[in-house]
Amino acid sequence: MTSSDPETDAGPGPDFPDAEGRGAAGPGANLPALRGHNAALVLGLLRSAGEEGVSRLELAAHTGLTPQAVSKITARLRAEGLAAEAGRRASTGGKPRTVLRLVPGARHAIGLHLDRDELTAVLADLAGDAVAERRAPLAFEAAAAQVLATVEREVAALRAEAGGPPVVGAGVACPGPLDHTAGVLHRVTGAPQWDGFPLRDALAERLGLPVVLDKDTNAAALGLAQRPPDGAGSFAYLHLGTGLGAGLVLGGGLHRGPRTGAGEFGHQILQLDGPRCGCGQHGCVEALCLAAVARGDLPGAARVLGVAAANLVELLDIDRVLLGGRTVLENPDGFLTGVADVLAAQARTRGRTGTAVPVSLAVGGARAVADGAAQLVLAPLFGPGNPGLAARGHRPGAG
Amino acid sequence: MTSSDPETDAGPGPDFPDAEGRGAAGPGANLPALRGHNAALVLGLLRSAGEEGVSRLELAAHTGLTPQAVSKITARLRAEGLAAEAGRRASTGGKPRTVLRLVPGARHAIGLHLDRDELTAVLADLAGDAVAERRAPLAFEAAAAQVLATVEREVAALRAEAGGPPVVGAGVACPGPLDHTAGVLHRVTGAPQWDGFPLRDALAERLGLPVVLDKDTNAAALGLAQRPPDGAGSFAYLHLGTGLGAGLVLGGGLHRGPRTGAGEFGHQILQLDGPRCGCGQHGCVEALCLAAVARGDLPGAARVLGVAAANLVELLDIDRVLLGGRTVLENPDGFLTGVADVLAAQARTRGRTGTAVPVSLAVGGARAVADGAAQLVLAPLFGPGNPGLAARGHRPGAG
DNA sequence: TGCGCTTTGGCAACAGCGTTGCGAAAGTGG
DNA sequence: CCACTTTCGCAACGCTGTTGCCAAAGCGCA
Repeated sequence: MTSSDPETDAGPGPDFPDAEGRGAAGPGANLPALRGHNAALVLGLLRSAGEEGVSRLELAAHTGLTPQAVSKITARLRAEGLAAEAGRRASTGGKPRTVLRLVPGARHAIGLHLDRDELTAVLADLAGDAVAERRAPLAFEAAAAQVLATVEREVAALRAEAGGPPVVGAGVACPGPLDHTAGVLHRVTGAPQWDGFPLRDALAERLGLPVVLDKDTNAAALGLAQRPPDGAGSFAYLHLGTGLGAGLVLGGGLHRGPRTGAGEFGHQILQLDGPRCGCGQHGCVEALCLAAVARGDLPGAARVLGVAAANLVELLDIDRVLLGGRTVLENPDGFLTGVADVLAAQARTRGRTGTAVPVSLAVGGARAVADGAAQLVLAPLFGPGNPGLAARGHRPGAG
Repeated sequence: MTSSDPETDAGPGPDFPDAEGRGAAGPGANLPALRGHNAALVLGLLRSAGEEGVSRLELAAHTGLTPQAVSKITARLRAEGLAAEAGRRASTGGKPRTVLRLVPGARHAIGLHLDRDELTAVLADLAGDAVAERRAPLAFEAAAAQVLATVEREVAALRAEAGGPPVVGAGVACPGPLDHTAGVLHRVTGAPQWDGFPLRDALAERLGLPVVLDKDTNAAALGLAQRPPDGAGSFAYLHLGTGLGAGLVLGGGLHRGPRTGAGEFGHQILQLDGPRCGCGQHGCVEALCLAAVARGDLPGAARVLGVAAANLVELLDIDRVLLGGRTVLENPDGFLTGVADVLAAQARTRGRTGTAVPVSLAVGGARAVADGAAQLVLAPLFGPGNPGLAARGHRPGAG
């Protein structure tokens, strides 16, 4: 569990299947854990409130805690500089409520997007807004040492540029496949030397920061989850670029799967005995969709994507579908209406006329993945229901 | 929220999108909650240990709590009759460890399976084992009052039969669609009078017990999750009877979706422009699969099911696929090998030779759904990661 | 202007949680 | 028989959110 403890678990007695299988038997909670839980909960509500702020009593009502407890918690948060009083609400007959707000600049987080040919690095504040950004060409196929050096240089430049508040960690988003639990890359197509490379720990050591590693689509989905289009508790982010992938947010949390394999959306088979796909199977969405794009049949491509999205909606009962990626952005309206049409037709066959799952374009543009990567380390600060992983490497709570 | 508190939430200030959208902002935790959390955690480990038992120090190691804390917690559990000492382990040089075991008979739970033509009711102990069972014909299409009366009568007979320990609640499994959050049925095909009926609250009042309502496939999946074939943190239960449905257990928890709509597996489209399905779409798995069965093409049916399962494995990164349902059980080997073949082929195309996701038959037989229904109320007793819903209606902790 | 009323929010005392310190109990091995 | 190891509970402790109480701050009516 801790940094220097292999946890051999070789003691006598039964072997608990849940030791690693599922949520690792959920850690037992003590008072510090309880304190952290509530503090994170309050921080999460402060973030949701944004500029508008929240009063102590509203926090109490939403957390279920006593007003007194909220007072104590917010006092600690203010002492740490994470929250501040900001004006007061109109009175409702008595003393007016004091409005509390998150102080976004109190901490920073680094988001890194390692793409095949480019590195995007952002420094984000607690609200998730980027306060600085850098881009650099990157040869992802090159030697690992060179990539690490580039990252280290850019991060140093970023921190020098914006300086100031403590940095809580760095989130790293890569093309898959990889293992977010171990922080290790797997066989990235076209870059065999990365197979098995412990990127998370290597970067944690070089940066002197806690690091979290995840797939690029997962990071993008996590970033989108922080800016709910209208309150997205469950949604799917479908990314159609040179390939097709997905990030799944279920019940407010990112679903990664035990091997970080979830969201492999491109090779869903949509046409039994369909055309052969590069992956060796037949009738994959990705192959069907990209083939349609290649021959200029955009409505056809959108329809294929829509059917796959409809399958996903049906299977997982999600609230919303978000589209992104280069190919989508070349013709956003075409894809949006095409997918929406399929989902509307699906809703009709289910007797839910007028309540089709909405489709929209993922906001954020080219920086979406890097912004989401920063959320990999920011999200855990804002409480449960907020996904993310306990960052590994160096001391947590750095700074 | 509570029975006598409308909680209008009409105060000034921002409207939190997470108030209901996602995990309801996660409740704030106080000391009783902490105590309950840890007690449930320990109970869960005791259940996992089964007959073999666990020592206090092993519990401490697995929870991360201090041995002293475990001693206090287990002392409380023993005082409540939920746990007991049962022998001791061999010494490793000092005082031998005392083995603790769950006392399964300390509490009971009722599991109800309301099928179209039959009611199955079980009384299960804490280990999930049925101590009593009753079956009765049921006209699910009949008037609600008649169905409720039948349920009440059977439950009373069941409790009279096995008597004894307090009953913690009743889990009710129905064919969908329904809303497990509100405990309300939706338009069940062939039984329009149930649409909008608050079955959970009606039963809670008549039985005088907390009641949890869920779909039959979800209950079955939950039941299977308690008896891990080898430690299933994530799996899909595919039920092929007169229709095709699924129950999804992701990361140890049942994934229901915000509208209890998850697991609608039958109408995944697998063949664009395929044969028309009764649902109005084309190329649904259910239609393809059942058509193959009807014409005696079992390998074909198994292959179709296998492809759909492979899509699911790919999308969600699950550990295991379990098959059940009348149609499968008529030819288990055929379906098992057929599905396994497709998954093996998929694993090969992904370069994971020899590590295909295993397929097996869901155990439990005709009583599986009723057993799982009991788990709807039992699972929450055993800690987080254990899904289930806070039962509504009457006092929780009844008895 | 003055007073009562309502609402907010902090100080102090409190009950209860897991933790720490220490000693009794119960074995093994020389 | 004694030294040693390991298990496990009692007692004191620090820290959590809670409760009781009171000051502060505004509204509204006389």
